[in-house]
Amino acid sequence: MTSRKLEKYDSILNAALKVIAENGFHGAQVSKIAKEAGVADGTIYLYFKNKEDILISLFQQRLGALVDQFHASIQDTHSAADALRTVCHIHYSELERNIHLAYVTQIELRQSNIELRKAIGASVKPYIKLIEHILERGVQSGEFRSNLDVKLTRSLIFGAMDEVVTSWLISGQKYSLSAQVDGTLDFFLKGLN
Amino acid sequence: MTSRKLEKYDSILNAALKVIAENGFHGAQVSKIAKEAGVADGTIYLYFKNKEDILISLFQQRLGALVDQFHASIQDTHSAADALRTVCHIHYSELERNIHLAYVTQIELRQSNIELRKAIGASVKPYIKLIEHILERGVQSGEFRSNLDVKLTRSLIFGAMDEVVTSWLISGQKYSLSAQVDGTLDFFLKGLN
Amino acid sequence: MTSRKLEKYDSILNAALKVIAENGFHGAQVSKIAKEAGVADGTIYLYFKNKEDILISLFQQRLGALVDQFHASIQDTHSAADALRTVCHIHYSELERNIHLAYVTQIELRQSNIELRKAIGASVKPYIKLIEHILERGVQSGEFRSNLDVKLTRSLIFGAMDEVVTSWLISGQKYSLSAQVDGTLDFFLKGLN
Amino acid sequence: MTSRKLEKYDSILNAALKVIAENGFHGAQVSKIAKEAGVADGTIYLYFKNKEDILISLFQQRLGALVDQFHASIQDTHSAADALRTVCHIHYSELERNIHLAYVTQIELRQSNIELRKAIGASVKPYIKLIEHILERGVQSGEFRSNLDVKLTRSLIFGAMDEVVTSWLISGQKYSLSAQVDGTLDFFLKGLN
DNA sequence: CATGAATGAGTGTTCATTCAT
DNA sequence: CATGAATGAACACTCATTCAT
Repeated sequence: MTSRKLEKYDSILNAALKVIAENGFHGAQVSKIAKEAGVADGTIYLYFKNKEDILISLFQQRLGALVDQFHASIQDTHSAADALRTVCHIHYSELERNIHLAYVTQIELRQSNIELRKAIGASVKPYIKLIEHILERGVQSGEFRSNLDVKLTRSLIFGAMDEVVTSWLISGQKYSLSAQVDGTLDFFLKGLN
Repeated sequence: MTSRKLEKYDSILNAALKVIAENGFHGAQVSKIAKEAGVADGTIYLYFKNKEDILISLFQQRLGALVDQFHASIQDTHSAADALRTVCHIHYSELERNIHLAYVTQIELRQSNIELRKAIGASVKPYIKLIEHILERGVQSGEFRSNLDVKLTRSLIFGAMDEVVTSWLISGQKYSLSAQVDGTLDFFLKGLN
Repeated sequence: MTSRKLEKYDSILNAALKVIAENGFHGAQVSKIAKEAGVADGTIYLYFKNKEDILISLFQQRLGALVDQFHASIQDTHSAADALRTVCHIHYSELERNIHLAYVTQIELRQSNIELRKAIGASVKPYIKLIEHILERGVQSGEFRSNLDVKLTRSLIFGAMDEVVTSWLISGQKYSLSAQVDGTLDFFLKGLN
Repeated sequence: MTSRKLEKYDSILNAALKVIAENGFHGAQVSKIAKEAGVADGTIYLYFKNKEDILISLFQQRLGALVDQFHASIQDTHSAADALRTVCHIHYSELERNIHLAYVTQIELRQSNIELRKAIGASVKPYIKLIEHILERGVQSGEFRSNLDVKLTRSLIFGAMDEVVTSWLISGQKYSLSAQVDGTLDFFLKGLN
């Protein structure tokens, strides 16, 4: 893709994000996205196969970027606990920093049809795998207990963080999300005791 | 409501659950629910304000019953940890036992519009409050650490269990969900260490 | 179908015929047909599967009625030549009498897509078969020459009459179509000599 | 037009014929024709006013060539019957030889809109005139009966041959079209007797 | 002359809800 | 109370044509 094409491709994805954030999933018509992007309706279809393709691309691109950031950041970590803290920090702070993205991924895109949700699931999988690797690393290094059920725990950890973000959004962002990293890590590392 | 009315009211909710489970949220037309319930389309509107009202009522009734069961069950518990284990056990085993309900609440109803999701949120709230109370009880009894962020932790715990159920559903129920109670409680009580 | 339903079914077909005749095949939107029939757009779909189904039904019903009329009329004929004359007479006079139907079947419906044309072809087949039967009858009775290629001749006869109707329509109906029966039969029976 | 221009003009018409034959009338987009012709979409519009103009030109050119061939061939004929046989022979054999052209003219181009069909009619007119002249020649020479309705008969003859070709195409060309010349002429000359 | 990216008008179909019976 | 026929708003996508380069 030339830089000209790439530019328009990006502007359509940005427009989609904004329109969904402002109008909700069901209020995000293709014509509205086109208008926001400053192109004609038909132009959308020069860059995306159909409406679903816009949404999948949006999710993949943004979540893919996050996962890349995760991978890069945990390179420098000295321990599995440290890595987990880094992941949680990025997870919370990036979504706090980008409220549109948070709203769209946590709330709006989840009300999509089954096909789109499958594609979204595929985008989330690498992230859950990343958490799993951190857990394995911790078990091998002796940081985490050896009887840890890694498959189960990766779900517990992902679900816990995911719900904290959603809960923060629904509350109307009345408090700092990134300030929850310490409390979250305390829970992950020490449990309730 | 007379018992005659109540009977029909219930049969419509049952029909809704079955139709959504079999056809998905977007394949659950009012006419299909009416047919399954053995009534005319218009009759639905003598018992429910609109389609959303059916879904909200369905969620409230079924989730309300669960929360009642939770409340009853933790009466007999000797400790907060015990109470939490009981809650988790009911949460997992009830949804495992009622796969239709699990599928509809975890997967299908989440693709509904924002209004319905707000109502669903309201139904979930008492459950989250229940978890919060257990946490407070544990802190007060000295079972749980005194610096526990109760508001944050209730989200972490709910989100963790919720994701475990969803993950089990998506996997195709290839393993026992209720067998995950111990591993889940280990994580809640001991964390990763 | 109840008579009430049948009434509306017919009024939609009549509306379709009128709208196509007045606006052409490509100007015959479902909404226009609905308006002409005095029903809502959605009502159309209570009686027909889709737009194509309207057009196929229209063709089948009207052409089927014609073929029925042919069959009934040739019962009383004393010779194959007489039968052929009767068929030609009905063919010309019915389309002359119903200019809308003529226009729609000869001009408009022929610009439809392949699926519709197949269905139309199926409707025309019984008519061509009828012509074939008359030819066979004539050969057997010795009226027509014994070396007649029946399969070929049925096409020649149908095509000849069909073109006469089309030609008359395109000319703007400046002359009487039914007055062409004698000349047509002369040609069929005597050829050019 | 320079020969360079003419070359490209022809290649676009050839491309149009091929694309319509392979994809049908409704599957013959301008962009597909351009691609087949090896030019850019916009280039088409340097040679043709619009899409309709391509199709009309295609029909005129190909049919015009046929009519020229007819005129040339009947010069050498000794009788009207001979001329008619020659016309029928060329009609059938040329379309049998060029199945693409047959398919496009008999099936695909007939599903076009009214404007295009008028233009096509104009292209067919000289052919029908030619048949008319042959009939007049036959009447004057005493070959054909003097009470022949020439205007009517030209339609009968054209329609008959046209239907034979279409019928042969729809059958899947399971038999020889040019072998139908004798049977056709027998019918034209002797009628059914 | 040639390109091809961009345009934007146009339409069949679904389904929650109503209301005359 | 119950029915179910009728309603009508809402929207993704295609493709002939243009025009800046």
